[in-house]
Amino acid sequence: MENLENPGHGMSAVPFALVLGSGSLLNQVGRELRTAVETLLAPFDVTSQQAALLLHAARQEASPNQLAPQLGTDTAGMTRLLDRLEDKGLVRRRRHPDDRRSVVIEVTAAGKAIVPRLAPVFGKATAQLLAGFSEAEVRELTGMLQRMLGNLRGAATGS
Amino acid sequence: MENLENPGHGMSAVPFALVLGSGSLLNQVGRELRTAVETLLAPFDVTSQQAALLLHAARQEASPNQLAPQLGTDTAGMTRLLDRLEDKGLVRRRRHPDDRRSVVIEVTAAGKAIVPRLAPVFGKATAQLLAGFSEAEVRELTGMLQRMLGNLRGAATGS
DNA sequence: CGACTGTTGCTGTCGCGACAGCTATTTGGG
DNA sequence: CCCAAATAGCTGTCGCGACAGCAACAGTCG
Repeated sequence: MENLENPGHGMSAVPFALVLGSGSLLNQVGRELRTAVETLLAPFDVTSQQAALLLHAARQEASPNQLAPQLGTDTAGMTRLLDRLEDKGLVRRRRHPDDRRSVVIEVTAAGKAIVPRLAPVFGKATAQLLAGFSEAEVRELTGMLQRMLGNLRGAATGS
Repeated sequence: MENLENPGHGMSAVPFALVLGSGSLLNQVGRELRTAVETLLAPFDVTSQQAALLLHAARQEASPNQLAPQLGTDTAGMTRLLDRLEDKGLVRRRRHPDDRRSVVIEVTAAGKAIVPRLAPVFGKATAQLLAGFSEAEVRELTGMLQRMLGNLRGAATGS
């Protein structure tokens, strides 16, 4: 496992397929996955981000600040995501009564109407993505992804 | 493995971690990887895309049309990527002598100067990403990613 | 020759992630 | 009590991926 930390074992040719820019295999799968989800989502006129937010927000009212990390964005991204969802009438912003800095995301009736149809889409996409994978493989894959995440975040402990 | 195709086994709570929007685990790892690469790339004032293009173009002069898929973008994205690289003076556009529609990407002296220092960055990022992974695991991971890619594309036309 | 078709690249528009800077509000210390 | 720091959200800017539409050019066929 350590030879990976040593750049001299065979990674010099075109070894970076896993890592090269956003054309990397990792990013490629991620992007195509998103595309696939959004194709399934097209009838509802929402993107995968918007659908994800709706699913989270419908389950429990929360503040943008709380949802941001779960959606893989920051508060700035949340602001504009909420703008778009408000434009579509799927969500409304309310001020938190006890803390007027905070916003409570409220799913409108129109939003609630489509939420139940959104969840199956993710199930379908998951099924497509993982077709032919055993449960053990999925577990392994998930574990590897989490280890990589840890390496990227915490590996700083070593460097 | 088949229950994955059946949405009724336990995926209703927060099962979509692998798949949910661009906050999905897959996209998260991809994004953080890109961030990590770009942190290492900061001294050179290029993004991971730009570095990837430089590496490809320096190895062999090519047209935007050819590089686009390798960089995970399309010709429109290439146009603007090249605009930015031209602004930085790292690349120049030339018309192909035999086909005046085509553009040949030429890496300038300034570009050639930094290219040799770009490659190690990807090696370093790879090492960080895969710290603690055995070669077998890397192979397995790569295989799974490719299978997923095939699943998403329709597997029919293959790769 | 001139129209037809396909390719190549450019431009516009939208959605999104990252960062920096700003305002309003809350909170805690003096 | 008032002021400073922290917190929540908004706005601007940049880079990037996807799509649609356009113009220029190449090769083909009538």
